[in-house]
Order: sequence, then C-alpha cells, then structure tokens
Amino acid sequence: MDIKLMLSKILKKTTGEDVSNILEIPADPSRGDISLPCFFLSKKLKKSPVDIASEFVEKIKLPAMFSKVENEGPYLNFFLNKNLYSNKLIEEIFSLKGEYGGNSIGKSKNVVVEYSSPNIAKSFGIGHLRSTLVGNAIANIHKFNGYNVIRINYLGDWGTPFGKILFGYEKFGSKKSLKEDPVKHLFDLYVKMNKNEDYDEESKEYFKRLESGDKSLVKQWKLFRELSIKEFKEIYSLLGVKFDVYSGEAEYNSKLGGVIKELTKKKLLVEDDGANVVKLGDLGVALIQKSDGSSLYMTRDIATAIDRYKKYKFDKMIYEVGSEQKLHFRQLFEVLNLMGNKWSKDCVHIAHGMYLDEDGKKFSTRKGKTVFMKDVLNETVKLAEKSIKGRNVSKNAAMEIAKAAIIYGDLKNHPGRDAIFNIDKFLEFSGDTGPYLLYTYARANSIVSDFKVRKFSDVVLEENEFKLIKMMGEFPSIVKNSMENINPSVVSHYSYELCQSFNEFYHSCKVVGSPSEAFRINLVKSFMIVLENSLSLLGINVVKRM
RNA sequence: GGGUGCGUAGCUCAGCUUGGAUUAGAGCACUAGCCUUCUAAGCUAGGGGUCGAGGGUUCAAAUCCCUUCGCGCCCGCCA
Repeated sequence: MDIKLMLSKILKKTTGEDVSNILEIPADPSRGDISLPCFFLSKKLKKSPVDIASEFVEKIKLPAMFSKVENEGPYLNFFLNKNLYSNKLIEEIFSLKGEYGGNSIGKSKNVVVEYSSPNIAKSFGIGHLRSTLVGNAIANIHKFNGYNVIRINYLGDWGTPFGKILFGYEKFGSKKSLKEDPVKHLFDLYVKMNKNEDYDEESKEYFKRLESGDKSLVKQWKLFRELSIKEFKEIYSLLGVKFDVYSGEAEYNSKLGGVIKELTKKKLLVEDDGANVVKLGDLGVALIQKSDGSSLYMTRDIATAIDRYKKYKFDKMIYEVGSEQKLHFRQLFEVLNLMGNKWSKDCVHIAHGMYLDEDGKKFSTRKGKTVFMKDVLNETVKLAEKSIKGRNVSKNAAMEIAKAAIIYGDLKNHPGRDAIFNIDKFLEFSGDTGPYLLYTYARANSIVSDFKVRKFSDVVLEENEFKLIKMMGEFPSIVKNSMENINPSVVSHYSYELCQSFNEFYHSCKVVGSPSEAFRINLVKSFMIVLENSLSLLGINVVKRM
C-alpha cells in the first residue's frame, strides 16, 4: 500500500494530473502526513495556488485511510487515519516480508548491468571497488523493481597491455611468484614494462602475435586469465557480489572483422593518419583500428554491445564504469547509433567518481603505488576485529561489520561524485556508517527475538511511533526512485533515516511491558523486515546479534 | 585551448532531476544533559553557513540561465 500512489489516484480525479511525483511529506508532521503543493496548476487554471487549494479542499472525497484534508495557503495537507494506516501497513509488511518494497515495473524486461570489470593485466585496485559495489547495488535494485537482470563482469583481458605482460613474463617472470600471487606479479611486470620505452615495440609485436593466435602465447594468456579470475572470485565472495556472466574483451576477438566490414559498408570508417576512425563531429574521433591493423577497445566494445543485444534483447543496458571514460561511452553509443542500432538510446553509462584518500588526494597514485583490493579487504577485517574487542561481539559479526562498513562507506555517496575512502571513518560505530545500521538492527532484534507476532487492538500512537511507521511506508517509493535515477545512494540515505527514526522510537517508547506491547512488538518486527530489505539492496547482510 | 563534472558548517556529505513546506539539513568534532530500566555502538538540547563570486529569469533561487574564479577528469593509435 503505497500511500503516495493511493493519494495520487484520488487526486487525479480532482486535478486531472498525475501528481505522484509532486506529493511531498512535510518536515513538520503537525502540517499533515502528506501534502500537495498547488503551484503547478496555477498557470493552467489561471488562478492563484492559494485559491486552487481552497477550492479543492471542498471537492476531494477522502477514503477511510485519511481522517481529514486542510488547505494552508497554497498547500493541501492530508492527515492519515493513524491506526488504520499503521495496522494496514504492518499487516502488509508481514505478508510480503522479503518482497515488501518491491514492485513489478520491470516485469518481462531485461536489463544488462556491466560492472566491476577489472583489467587483468593492470591490477584489481581500489578503483574497481566502486564499480563492483555500485554496479551490484544497481543490479539488486533493478531486480527488486521486477526486472530480469543479467549481471556481467566484462574483464579487461585483451589489448596491448597483454603484449606487455606476455613479453615481460618471458623476460622477467617467475613461475613461483605467478603461482603465489598472480595478480600482484602480473601488475609488477606491467609496471616494469611501462617504465622502459625500449620494450614498447616488442610488446606491440607480442600482442599482434596473440591476436593472430600464436599457440604458446595463447596458452600463457589463458593461464594468466584463469589465475586472475580465481583470485577475483575470492574477493567477490568476501563482498557477497555475484555475476551471471564472466565475459571479456577477448571473447569478441573473432567478431571484430565483422564490425570493421559493417562500418566500411556504411561508409562510416575513414582513414586518418594511417589509422581507421569514425568521425563524430562534436564528439571528436572514435579510433577503430590502429595503423598496424590491431584492434582497440572501442572496436571490441562495439562488437560486444551488438552481440549482447542479439543475446539478451535488453530494454536497458547499464555500464557502471569510471567517469574518466565518459567520452568513450558517448562515442560508443553514437557509433552504435550511426550504424543504425535503435537500441543504442537504451544504453547508459553510470560514471562513478574516484576514490580519494583521507587528504582528498587521488588514491591510486598515493605513494606512487596501487592499492590492491585484496589488501584493503584484509586490512578492514583486521581493523573491524580490533575495534570490536571488548564489545562483546562475535567473530562472525566482525566479517559482516567490515563488509557493511566498506559497502555503506561507498554507497552512501552519490555515485557520480568523488568519494573519500577513509576506512577508519567507515568503521566508526556511531553516525552515518554501516556498523551503526547493523547495530540498530541487532538492537531491535534483542527486544523482540523472544516474542512472536501477536494480535493487537488499536492503541494511542506516540509521535515517534507514527514517524517510524510513516518512514517504513515510504520504502516502496524509495525503491522506485533509486531505480529511475539509477542511484543506490537514495537507498543508503533512506536506510540511515529509517534507523534514526527507530532509535528515536526506541528511546521514547518502551516496548516490553508497556500497554502497547503487542502492537510495538509487531512494529519492531516489521521495522526489521524493512531495514533488512533496504540493506540487502545495497548488498549488506544484517546480523541478529553482535 | 576545447569538452565535462564539482565547489553547501572546521571536516565528510545530503538537498539541485521536477524552483515553494528547509526561517539552508545530516554525520564527525565541540559544549551541556540522559545508563540499577528492551544492547549508551544510542537519544535530547546547543554553538557553528553571505549554499565559491557576480549578474539575470521569477510572486519565489542552494535548485533554472549567463559570466567569472578555483579544482578534478577527458580530448587518435592505453583501457
């Protein structure tokens, strides 16, 4: 029972407009539980919003869910029938449980979400953490909105960097180091090769040989890829992130010829400085084929997109990739469009900002070294274990706390902006942090874990009690909003506010032993369901005891 | 130079899509209260802001438009 939806249906009769996005919840509850600003009708009706409000207030027929409607200046303020609303909402949450908040907007629609996508030759650095977490949440949110979601990890497993590490491995590689710590070893080789320009020619040669199918190089490449994926999967499992498909640029190697043919046929491809390009006007030039004939990631991305559309007939394809690639994706979508693919308008690039360190400096160049995801995770778990010492928290919870700290620390930020990665702040147990959310859940659980859901009769609702209820009732529109804006931080902020409301309730309303005991037990239990649902969209698991 | 994004409290951020009910909000830090009482990892109250600057549109601007300053990112053979 989405209260905004319900009211907007009623108001459609009176106003003739869909007001679902205009309705707002006043900060001051004495003004009403939900209200309609009438400014938007002012031009159409050629009346002042104040007059409109006073006219409508007479016309509107309220269902039982509302107790009254008042006009105050240009606003129409609606008051809920508190007991009826509370009881209905709690009933609904209990009956829907894990489904509460979800909807079927995306029913029988496919959405492809590409995220994480580390480059094997380079490193699995902290920069990929954002894509991993944000992408995972975006996928979860779409699923909860009824979409059929295809989660793709599109590995950077092809391109000139592979010429570098293949050549580098032959020159400086060690079987032992590769076995022990493949990701780091390959990264070290890559760095070494980049430092010396003398290796460039041979590296390019190596990639050309790989691309044309040199057996021994392909074998070596496969090994690098396998070992890397194995390590990535360990990290994903720690973070609770999953994919339906592990794909990669290499997979589309065989389809590149077709792309070039089609571009040539459609007279899009022109030669420029020895290379083959597509000219895009304001968007510059998309480089399709290098002067030595080898491919580029633009070429591969074109082939990949076309293939994905064939396979999945997606209604939406979301690329969760860093903002430094904005131009690349604008060019990619435009090339696809020029090739006549109408679906190119359904492709979106969700561009995340960078992580900065505590001083606001670029993280990846800190001390001239890349920060590996694996190290960050291990370090966080250690810090979490340390900080829960003397807090009577189980070891099992330490892992979840570390996870929640990292995930929430990231997802509470607007995805498009840069974010400060400060693990000490993320792990704080107070304030706007993951551990605070988990604590609040555990606290709620400790009140009601010994009780079952009980029947109750109407009670006099305290202010903080009803505030919490209204907050729980907002969840469905949050779910919808975060999907429409492709923005998980909407869910993060909601989760935090929900917890704040709960803690305010907790301090002003005694549960066990109060005259409203039965009602409040149900309220706390339904709060737990809502919080669990909203955190799971972010990829955070709740813990019952800490 | 061109493109693009950002600039809100000492610090970290939300609000900008869709201007109004936000007299500009949170958290951290700071000050003062509240634990024999469902986990004080919390709650309550307080100080702290010319929303980078200037102009414009509007009955109304943190929000829209223009100019300007500062910073990030991108701009053909990397991804």
